[in-house]
Amino acid sequence: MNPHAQIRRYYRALTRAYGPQSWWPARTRFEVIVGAFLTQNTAWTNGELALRNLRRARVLSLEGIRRIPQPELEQLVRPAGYFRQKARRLKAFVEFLDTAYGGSLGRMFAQPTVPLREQLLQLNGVGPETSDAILLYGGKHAVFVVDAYTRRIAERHGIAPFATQYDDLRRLFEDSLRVGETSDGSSAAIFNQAHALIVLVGKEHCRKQACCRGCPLERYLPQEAEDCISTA
DNA sequence: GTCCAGGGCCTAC
DNA sequence: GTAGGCCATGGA
Repeated sequence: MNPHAQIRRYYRALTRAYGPQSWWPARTRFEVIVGAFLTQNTAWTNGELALRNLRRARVLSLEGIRRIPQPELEQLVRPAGYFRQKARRLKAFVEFLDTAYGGSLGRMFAQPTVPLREQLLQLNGVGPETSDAILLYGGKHAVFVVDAYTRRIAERHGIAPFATQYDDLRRLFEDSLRVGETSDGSSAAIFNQAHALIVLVGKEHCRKQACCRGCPLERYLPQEAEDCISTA
């Protein structure tokens, strides 16, 4: 099946089954950004422990990260793993925001998507997934986030070949799910929903040992089961 | 004790 | 351009 059509069918089926997700579990745009750094290659629960530490210490804000000494920041984010790197990256992001946008997330997110994405990718510790999570979930920019679950599901269900480049996978999902020509926010809402569903299904059914047989994608689209690749 | 998790950087070839 | 080592914690 045409991968674009396959993605759209999975999207419709999962949305029918699970409803709207209205996602990224964070209270503010800045929390989204901090969360994007803290959860890098780390179990989400560990990232949450670190976020809780920051909140409890009342430094889960732009001003908070700006003023806290790095060694103290390191201790607070320790549960998230790679704590020295992550503390340094949070400091570097705030410094970037202050320098380039006068400390204003509003001003930063008001930039056009493509140049802003390029700018974020220049920052230490911001690779494609982190930049796209910041853009989509923090700034409602119409960018699809390709994470480990997205890749795993795309590969195992025959949507894309193994080892497809990040940006190729991203464009595949964007082109499949985009609505209209302009980025008026409606595409962003769909990308948000689609990625949230992928994580929902991925967490439950697409871990290392799990095969996609019996996973919701196949349960709700039984005719697709023939194409299911049952090995990781 | 071992394996793994919603990356990214750096170096070598 | 890509393969491999490195960064680190907490839960299963």
